[in-house]
Amino acid sequence: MPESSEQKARSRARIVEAASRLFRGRGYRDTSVDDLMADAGLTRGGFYAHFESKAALLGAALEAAFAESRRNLFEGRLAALRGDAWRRAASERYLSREHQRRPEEGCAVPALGAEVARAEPEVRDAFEAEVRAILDAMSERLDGDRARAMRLLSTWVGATLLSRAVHSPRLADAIRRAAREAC
Amino acid sequence: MPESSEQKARSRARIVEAASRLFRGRGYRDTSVDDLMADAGLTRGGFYAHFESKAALLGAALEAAFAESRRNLFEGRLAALRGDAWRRAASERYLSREHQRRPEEGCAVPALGAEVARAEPEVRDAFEAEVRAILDAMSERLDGDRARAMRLLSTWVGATLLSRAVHSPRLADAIRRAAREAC
DNA sequence: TGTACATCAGTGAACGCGCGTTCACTGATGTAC
DNA sequence: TGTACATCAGTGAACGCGCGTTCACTGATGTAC
Repeated sequence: MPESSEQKARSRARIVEAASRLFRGRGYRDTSVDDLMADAGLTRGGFYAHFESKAALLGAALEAAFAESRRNLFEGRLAALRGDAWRRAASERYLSREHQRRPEEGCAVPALGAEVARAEPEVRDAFEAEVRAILDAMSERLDGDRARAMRLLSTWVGATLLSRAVHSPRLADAIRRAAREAC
Repeated sequence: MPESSEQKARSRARIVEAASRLFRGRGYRDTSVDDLMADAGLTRGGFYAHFESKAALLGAALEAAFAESRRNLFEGRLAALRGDAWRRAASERYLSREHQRRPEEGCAVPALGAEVARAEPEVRDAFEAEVRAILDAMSERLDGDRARAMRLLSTWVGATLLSRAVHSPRLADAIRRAAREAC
């Protein structure tokens, strides 16, 4: 493989990373191709050598975002935990003030769920595959209780969305704290 | 008050209703002033006799949407219920397939939360006031347990967002069903 | 009762702007001989 | 080792389009006398 091709692959990866961050932070619709390319250190025209359209990038950006979330929830200090110990530690991390305040580095569901729900089937398929992967990993940590995993993820997502949309930091804290007691 | 003014008030109400429906159904950003006004049976130019800007309409649209939600959760068949009986009946309604499939008539939080989180302070204040009102009413039904109300609303919101974004109706059903067991 | 004028909600053409996308081009690198 | 040509990632001007907003106008209704 010639070096030029490796360079192109690196550019592509930078575009996907930029999209993953900017879409989560500002929304898909409110992020322009210009914004993305500038963030990746490129100019707008080059975008279409990598992706067919802006919409085609959304799936790849979602995959990158979910991969980050899986690392946060199942690796590092949380890797060895199981059952309720994992649930407590993971809840603390997902429902941290840090996660509330930095959507651009956080879970794609509260940040992009509503836009994904209105997207074409291919995007929703990509999103679904990632949600299934998260639910698989969660229920594996929760003694195979898949319904519990769904309930836990739902509570995390809703609390994060609410805490971000509300204006008062006190109310946001209270919502996240209450959600941390989800069983 | 002359009749012309009453007519203007009726037009304004129609614009707010249209916005409340269309914003929830298609998103704030993906609904144009033209769309809104056409839906209200008017033409675009007239909009600015009623609202200073498109952004100024979002707060009013949110209030209308939350009023609808409060009617759905606390009036009619649910008016007399308290404690766990209310929780079960309200969960069944919020987590119905109907609510999943009709965001334009549903709760504003899963539909517009992410866009509100990025909106100006005035919009977030309006949103917060409505969330507080819902939480007040919920905890009143739940023996004053405000943390439980926050947890329950979070689970409802997250499950609805997930079920709408995912492609498979089977997975969507499973998520809503699991969330119905939230305590 | 009729006429002239004022009011005002709504119309629709027009504005400037930013968007997604296209395309002729550049310039660095790789290949042939 | 040097020269000519091919390749190809990225550039940036340009495109058509839809958006939020403005504004001169219309036409129905209300008021004065």
